[in-house]
Amino acid sequence: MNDPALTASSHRRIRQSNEVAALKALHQFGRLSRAELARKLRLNRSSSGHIIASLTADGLVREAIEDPPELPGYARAGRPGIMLELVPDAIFFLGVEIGVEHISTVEIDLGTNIVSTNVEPFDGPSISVEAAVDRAVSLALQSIPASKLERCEGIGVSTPAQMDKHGLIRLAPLLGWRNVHLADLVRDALPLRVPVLAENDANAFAIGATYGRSEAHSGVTLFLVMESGVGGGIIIDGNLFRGANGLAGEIGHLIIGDAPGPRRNLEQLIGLETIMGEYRKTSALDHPTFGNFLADVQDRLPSAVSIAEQWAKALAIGLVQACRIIDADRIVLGGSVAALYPLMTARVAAHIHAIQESSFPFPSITVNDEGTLGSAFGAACMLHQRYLSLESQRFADDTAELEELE
Amino acid sequence: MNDPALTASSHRRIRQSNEVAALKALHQFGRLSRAELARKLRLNRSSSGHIIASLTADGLVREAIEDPPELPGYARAGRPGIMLELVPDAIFFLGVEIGVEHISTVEIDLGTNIVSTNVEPFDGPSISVEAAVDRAVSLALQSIPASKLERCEGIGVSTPAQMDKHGLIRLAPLLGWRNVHLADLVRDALPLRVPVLAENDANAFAIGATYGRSEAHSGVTLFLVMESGVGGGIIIDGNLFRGANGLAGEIGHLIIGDAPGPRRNLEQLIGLETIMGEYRKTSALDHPTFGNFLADVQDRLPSAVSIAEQWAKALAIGLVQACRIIDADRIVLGGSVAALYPLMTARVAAHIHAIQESSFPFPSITVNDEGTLGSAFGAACMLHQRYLSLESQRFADDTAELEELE
DNA sequence: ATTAATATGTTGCATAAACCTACAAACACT
DNA sequence: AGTGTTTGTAGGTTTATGCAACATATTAAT
Repeated sequence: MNDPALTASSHRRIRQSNEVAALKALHQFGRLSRAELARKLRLNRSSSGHIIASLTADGLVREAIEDPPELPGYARAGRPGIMLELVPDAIFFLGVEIGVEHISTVEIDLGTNIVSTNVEPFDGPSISVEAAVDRAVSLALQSIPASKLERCEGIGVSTPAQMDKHGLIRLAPLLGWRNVHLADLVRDALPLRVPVLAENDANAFAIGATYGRSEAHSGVTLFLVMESGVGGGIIIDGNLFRGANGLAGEIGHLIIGDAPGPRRNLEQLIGLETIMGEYRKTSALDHPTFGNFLADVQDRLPSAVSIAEQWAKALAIGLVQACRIIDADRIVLGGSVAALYPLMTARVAAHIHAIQESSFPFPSITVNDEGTLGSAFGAACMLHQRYLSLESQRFADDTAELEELE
Repeated sequence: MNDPALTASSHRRIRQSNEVAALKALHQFGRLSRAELARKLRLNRSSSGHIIASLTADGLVREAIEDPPELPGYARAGRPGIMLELVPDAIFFLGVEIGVEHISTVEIDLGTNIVSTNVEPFDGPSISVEAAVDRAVSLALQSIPASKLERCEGIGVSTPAQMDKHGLIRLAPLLGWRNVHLADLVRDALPLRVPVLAENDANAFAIGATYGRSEAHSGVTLFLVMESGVGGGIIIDGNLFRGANGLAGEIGHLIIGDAPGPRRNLEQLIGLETIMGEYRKTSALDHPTFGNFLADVQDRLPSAVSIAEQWAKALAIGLVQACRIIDADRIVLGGSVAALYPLMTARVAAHIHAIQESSFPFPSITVNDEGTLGSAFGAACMLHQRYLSLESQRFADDTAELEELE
């Protein structure tokens, strides 16, 4: 691109920008009247009406069927407004996660509601990229009737890989892929022409966990996904921060300690493998599960508690280090290992207090309890977000020769 | 604020946005004709002409006096354009650094050229905030004739402190200040009503070192200022990233190592105090200076080299940790200790290679050689940047009752 | 029950600013 | 001198917003 944030706005772009703002507001607040919308957008009521008329004609917005009184007992004077809402099934988006052990797909509607999901076991390392993409695409499309296909407005793919913002994978160590253009492969495998985005799975998870939630719209949120691997993503004011190479938030590779011997990174200290490796040494069970471990910690079994204590300390160090750099005010833990955190909240807090200088603020830490679909859902949200922006396909009519400006 | 990035664009705002874009382009590229500007801004030539007419009437832009042929020997066909340029002395901005040992002030013009500077010794810890602000303001204004004052369009203040984006200092350990509203104090001490911004000194330094430079306009740059203390700032796509509490990039407080005993942070490993403390133990001189140390390193004096080697290793660890979180593609070292880096480039690179996994990209590391005025200059740049944005005072006419919408 | 007050949605008109087309001007090249 | 090319400007068109007015729907008060 030539000059970021330096391009001017023309006539049509005003309307586009305002339509986008209206859609965003309706998505964020659920239901608004024309007058409320006008206030939120600092527009004239009349302009608001025009914009809504336009969006209604496009089938994206409708007047909500009369609800029972919104908040009984609380009524303002004056003519009540006609509530407007997005038409959920006007369009839909698909999200696909190509994981190491499974492929999941999610279909979301314009209201970011999950419409349907599919999960399929999968042996990533043994399968080529092309085959994986084929299976992912057919799984995503299998429950979509052909008549509905044209209402698809985008598909997002997430996978554990380092990739740039165009979807070119530099390296996917867990899958054995290198230098493949995932987004292009998906585009080619699709029977339709829709926008395709690819993103690192942890980043996608982070988007999915914050997207649409009004709580997370400002501030800095650090998202940590702890499974066998430990990934991370950073959300700044509601937008994903990718860094220069899409590696921002890769907190699993922080170096912890400089004791002699092999250097250890955070992933090797708080990942599922490590916990279970230690736990197996002490458990009486033949094939102990992570659930067994959690139960033992809850029962204050000393051997388990000791493992958890090590985990809490390493986690605390990692979080403090990260906050010194990005100054997050909110940390969200995800992945199956996150279930350990509620049992260790006080210990983690104690470690953080012990480590960091007292003048630094203490970020809030919460656990994300969404299932394993988070990453696929986030990938779908990326396209929802794109649709509700000026890059939306809706506005692509004559800007075809735009990319040759270097 | 109500809804960030959700407010709509009206008619006037388009023009404002385009005027701002034109000013930015002229600042970035120096000289442009109306036609070139139209291409850069993706505007019609005629619109470009209107906008320039507007800006010329405001006295901000003028047609450049005919230069000798730009690039002799290279001429395109067609009528040559009339070059336009910013009128440098149309307005000016002031930057003030309230340091621990000195106060510096800088005056810059619309072209971000330094017009004048002042430096004064100062004993920060012994002086109250109010007195410090008074001295800083009078120093900044002392060389400005009264007739010129009304052309001042903003003052920036930088100081070593944790502060929020409104200029409220939470804590300034080196100066002994706590919970004072620096920006408000400066506003009150001024005999004029202009925008006032306050910022952490390392952040201001980072802005000053990247502002206007077209190289740094995209990507992620980590800026490190190494003096007695070690501060840092992060620039993302040309804009300062403050984090949730203005502490982003405070890399000096990273924890290095987890050896038993007192925990050490990066500042304690690579700061000037530590280097000189170690150096004093081995130097034959009575009062060795940092310059002596550099000379000894250059001469390969084993004791000095050993200190430098420790420094290089700690620096490498700190940089790698930071890059795992923010994925910077460019690192700039500043402050007096940065002079050590050119002597240790290879060692630092070797340590980085040893520490980080090979799949991660290697950021470029450069040294910023600007003098000690960087922080004051950066503070002034913040107001230049603000003037060249939609928050500019130029557009504040009737939006007085805007802040009560909460 | 009637009236006043208030907020909403809609309509017609004014306005602003961008776009398009055309044209004169200024240069390079033949 | 003539042609081709690019620039700056002027006049007219388009589009979307703002403004003011009005009918409408509801609550509160008399």
